[in-house]
Amino acid sequence: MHDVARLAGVSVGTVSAVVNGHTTIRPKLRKRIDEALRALDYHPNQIARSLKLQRTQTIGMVVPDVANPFFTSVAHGVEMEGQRRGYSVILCNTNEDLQQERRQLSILFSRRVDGVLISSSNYDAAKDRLTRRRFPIVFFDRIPPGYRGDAVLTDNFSAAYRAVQYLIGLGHRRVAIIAGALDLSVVADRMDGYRKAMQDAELPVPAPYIQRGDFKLQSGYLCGLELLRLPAPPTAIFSCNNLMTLGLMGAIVEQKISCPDQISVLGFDDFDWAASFNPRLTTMAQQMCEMGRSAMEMLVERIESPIPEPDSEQGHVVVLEAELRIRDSTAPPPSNPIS
Amino acid sequence: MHDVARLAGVSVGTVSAVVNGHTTIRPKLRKRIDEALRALDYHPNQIARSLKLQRTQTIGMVVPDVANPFFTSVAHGVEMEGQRRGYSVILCNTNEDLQQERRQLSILFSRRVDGVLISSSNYDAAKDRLTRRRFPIVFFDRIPPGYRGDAVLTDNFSAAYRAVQYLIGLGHRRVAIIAGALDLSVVADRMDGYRKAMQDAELPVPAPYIQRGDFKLQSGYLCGLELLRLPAPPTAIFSCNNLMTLGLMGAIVEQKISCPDQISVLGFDDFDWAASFNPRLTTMAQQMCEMGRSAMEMLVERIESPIPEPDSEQGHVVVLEAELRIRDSTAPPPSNPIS
DNA sequence: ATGAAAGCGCTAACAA
DNA sequence: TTGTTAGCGCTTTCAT
Repeated sequence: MHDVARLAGVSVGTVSAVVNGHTTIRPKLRKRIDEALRALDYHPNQIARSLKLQRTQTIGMVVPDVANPFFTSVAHGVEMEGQRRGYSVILCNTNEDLQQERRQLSILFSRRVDGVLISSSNYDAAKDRLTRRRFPIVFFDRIPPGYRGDAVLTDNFSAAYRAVQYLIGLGHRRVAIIAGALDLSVVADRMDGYRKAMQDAELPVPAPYIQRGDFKLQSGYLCGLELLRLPAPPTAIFSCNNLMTLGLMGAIVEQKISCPDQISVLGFDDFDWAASFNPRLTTMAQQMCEMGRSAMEMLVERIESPIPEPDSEQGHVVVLEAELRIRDSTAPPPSNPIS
Repeated sequence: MHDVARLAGVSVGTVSAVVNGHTTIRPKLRKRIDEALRALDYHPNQIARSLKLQRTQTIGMVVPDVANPFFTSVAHGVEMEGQRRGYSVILCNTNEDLQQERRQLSILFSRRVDGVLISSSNYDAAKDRLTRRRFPIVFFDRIPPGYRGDAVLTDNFSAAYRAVQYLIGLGHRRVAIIAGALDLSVVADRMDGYRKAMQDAELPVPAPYIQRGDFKLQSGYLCGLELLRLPAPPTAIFSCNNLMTLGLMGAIVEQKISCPDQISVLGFDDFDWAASFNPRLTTMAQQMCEMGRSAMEMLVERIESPIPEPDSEQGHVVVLEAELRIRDSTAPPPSNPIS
């Protein structure tokens, strides 16, 4: 910038004004400076700018698993909205590990990101460092118990309820669930939805029908095997996340059980290629991209809003509805169920 | 830092020394400062540090499609290695758009990232801004024609050759390919491998057996339909990327054609859930995570290496081998092919 | 309308 | 061994 100023024969202050589009510059000068900018291939140093302005135009996004299509879809939404509003995003993976999460947040904080988007069941790690300072943060998907701030999430209870209700409507009476760790809000809510739907239909829920996975593919496979080998196996399975659904399908193929003829499968989370599966997967689809977009929007609002929100005790919460996508993996129960 | 210094009754220089682990500090002082650090919950301001040091400990990663499992797996590798070495990564999506790519690079440059990892078929956008200044950059996966710098890529020719050879070995004589835009190095190489394998087996390659997709799911579906409707349809299809393979499988299911009984499918790129498919997918698996790790390693080397590489004209190139994972979507051709 | 200069938080060279 | 200080490149207030 110094060089540019010299080349154009003006002061750095003036160059800065031009770069930032201040209108108080004489057109003649402005043109001369523009040329110098061009000539020297000048790129503003955002680091210096950030230091002065105390804003980095960067936000951190912390997710438990970057390779999970759900989170990458959300990230996609975040990225797009961020770009629209002039924010870059630093992606951090915690691998479902609390230590990692703490470290990542600390790093982000040191980098002075303007805000954080996070999916985490643990409030403390974040509360610690971030909320205490009224730091802009919005939780998405997984909301820690007791958290009262900004968040965007799916109505998991309703989604699960409707999913199971659909299964029951098809005629199923033996419906099992593959859930996850109960301390995750998403899991607890989906479980509640499942229980309520079963209860409303006056259907029993034998203990073994409730399987606990860990949201990874392998656990879906294992839980699936468990379920299929039961003396009285379910005729329909509701799987609480995308990866576990995939694992479950693997188990079903391996056991040479026919879906949906012998067993129905309804998965949580849709993905582009759910319709490429054989059978095409019936899913309860979350609005992944929209979740990211909306979370980013909310975060930027928080960052840029001059008024720190009067009703500060209660944050904004956006609740997204999931949508049932009926395809071919669900059907009425077989007249003669397996075993 | 100023406050910390005052609290501990020392100068900022000393605090800086402690924070950076310089060993020339008296233990007593060090302890007092450590306590002050703790008491004030001090987090070093990396922005200021970056400005002073002219290093941000941040790299940019530019990919055509963040939602593609291939790139997210690579990103995962990048993230892990980056963390190990103290680098954060800013993820940028270009959506296969050259304009976008240019913009993203410009932003990254303004943010003074220490280096860039990029998958792009277009050298110019990158060359422009980055290579000209001997800026640390390593290409991965897609390498622009004529590029001579650092890169990590799969041996696509060999991979495709072996894939098609396997199909031929199974007895197939009518093998089709679903490729992509030819200006992509990966596509050209895989195509060459296919042709060579066919040629070596003295098998004909009718023009309609070469389908051109765009690496998106939908195009795999469309190309698949095209192929299946041919008067003399292939008995095996080699699909050049993961998403197109998925689309192809969708077409096959929809047409109620049985795979592998009536048609064999071999896809490029593996993913965790390829084994959950019905049938379990045979794939030519690239080392995605390793590609990311290796690219990051190479980039950090470039960034931190004090000597700017004597043989500067020719960059390092890491070539990864793909591995054939035989599952159930491939089988000998049917005795009575469709139509 | 433009220039001069202070200072954002940090590091490192130099002084003590 | 520790303190002092000059910038890193930018923005912005205050003079002019």
